[in-house]
Order: sequence, then structure tokens, then C-alpha cells
Amino acid sequence: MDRLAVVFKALSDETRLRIVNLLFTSGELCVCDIERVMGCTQTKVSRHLAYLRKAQLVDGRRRGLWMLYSIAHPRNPEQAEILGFLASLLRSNDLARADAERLAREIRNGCCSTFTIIKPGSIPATLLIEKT
Amino acid sequence: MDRLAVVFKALSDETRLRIVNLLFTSGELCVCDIERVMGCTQTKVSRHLAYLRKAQLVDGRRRGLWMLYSIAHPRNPEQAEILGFLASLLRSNDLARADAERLAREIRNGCCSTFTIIKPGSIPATLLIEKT
DNA sequence: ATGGTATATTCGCTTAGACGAATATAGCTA
DNA sequence: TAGCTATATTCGTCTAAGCGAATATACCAT
Repeated sequence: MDRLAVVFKALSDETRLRIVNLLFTSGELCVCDIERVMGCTQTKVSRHLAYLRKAQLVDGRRRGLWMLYSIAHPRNPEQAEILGFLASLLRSNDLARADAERLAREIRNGCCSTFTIIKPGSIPATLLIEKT
Repeated sequence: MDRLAVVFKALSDETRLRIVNLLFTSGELCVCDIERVMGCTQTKVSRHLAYLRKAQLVDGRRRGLWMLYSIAHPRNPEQAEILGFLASLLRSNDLARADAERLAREIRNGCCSTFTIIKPGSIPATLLIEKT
């Protein structure tokens, strides 16, 4: 039950909910895109990502200069259920949808996360034009 | 989204989760039974109930000397979904089940919430033997 | 090595929240 | 009225957590 409380605490902050929502809508995002979409400072976004990662809701991997964050691969059925439920809650939430649309616009305009849209392995490496 | 954060914050404490679980398993409970089942002080239980009530997750009504608490009637479809999901999470949680069993034992032993097992209106008032 | 970009962490501050002990309040009964 | 029981609130204390500004770190390019 304590684990449940930890997860809920991680979700008990609007900034973190917005971040999680963005990660749901786009598989992987770097910090600066989240900053831009949400209009938050770098410190704030980075801090909340650290919090989410400590709560094991989010994974991060380094990709050159960028840190790419994504929803954590669920480590048990319960967590998978929670994430699924959360995603459905956010899908019917106005602010969440507005954020998702702003993100889509940013991506169309070629923000630095653009390259994350290409799922790893889906395209032969020789064809990839990676943003450096 | 802020409302969502408020709900999650209310659920981000193990004591409150345990209380909510007890209220799920038995429709209405007084403070002292929750105290007994959980082994917590009166102050603690009462404080967390106040917190849950402020977050509109729990309703309370006075019944003579007792305050009877119950899961709040959901005020919108979203909240109903959340409560339903939470109930299912708790059903498959060991500590939650242990608490529920302790509660059942207390009720069999005739703790003061016994009368709440009789749903209001389900039995003609003339037949009721209310605990005073 | 130098410098630049993306991200993380620290610092100082402020507020929220958790706790037990003590006290206050509400409602009952005699 | 007085006294009892169930519950709520206050007080003092401690820790968690939020924030911006500043600083540190990691990685890349030249």
C-alpha cells in the first residue's frame, strides 16, 4: 500500500501530471521541449522529472547532449493498470489535450525532440538523419 | 487537471488509503472503529478524515454522538471512475485485505459501528434496535 | 584545451503536511 | 445543571516539497 501512496504522491502535482501527459502523447521527449510546451523554467521541469524518475514512473536515457524521457516500462501488472488508467483520464482532460496540441505544433515546427518521433529500429540506421 | 492533482494528493498517504479502503469495505464507519482497526490515535484518524473530506472523497454525517464517514457520492463521472479504479486496486492489495478482515472481526465482536451495517431504510424503523 | 549547449544540482527561502499531546466542542444522559 | 463520550481543533515541532537564481556537470564541436 505504501508503494501505491508513493505513486499517487508522484501524481499529486499538476506540473508532474502535465509532464506525464506529454510523455504519454509522444514517446520520448527532451527537457527543453517540455519547457517550451509548458512554459516552465528548466530547473522546474528537470526537478519534476527527477522526482518522477525516483518514483519509477519515468525512464530517462542520454542521447548525446539530450536526456530523453519516457513513461517507464511498467514493472508489474498493477503499475501497468495505473498507467493505463491515468492515460485514459488525461485523454479526457482539457488542459492535457491543450498541452498535447501545443506539443504537436512544436514538433511540426521542428523542435529538438523531432528525432524522437522515429522509433528506434523502425528505420534502417543508414537512412536516419539524426539531429545533432 | 488541478482537481486530479488534488485527488491524487489526498490518496498519497498510506493512512488515508487505509481509511478509504475501510470505508469501501463497510459502507459507513465511525472514527473510533477506524482507530481500533488501524491501531492509530484518535487525533490521527480524525485529521486524515478531515483531509479526505476537504478533498471531497469522503462524506460525514452526525449520528448522535458518532460521526459516520463514508465514501463520497461521486459528483461527476470522472470521480466515479477514479473511485471504482481505486477500489479495484485495493481489493488486490494485501495490507488492504488484512485491514478489511480485521474490520470484519471487529464488527462480529460488536464494535460501535455495528449499527451501520443496517442500511438506512432497509428495515422498518420499528424493528431497529439502535445502539445508543 | 576552449567554448557552447542541454541538463542536473545546490542554495536559500517559503509553505504544506505529518505527528502527539493537550484542549475544545458536540451531543447524550442523569 | 453536571458529567460523560466521541470527535474536532489547536499548538509546537519536524520533515517534505515547491520555487527561482545561481552554479555545476555532461557532452559535443572546434
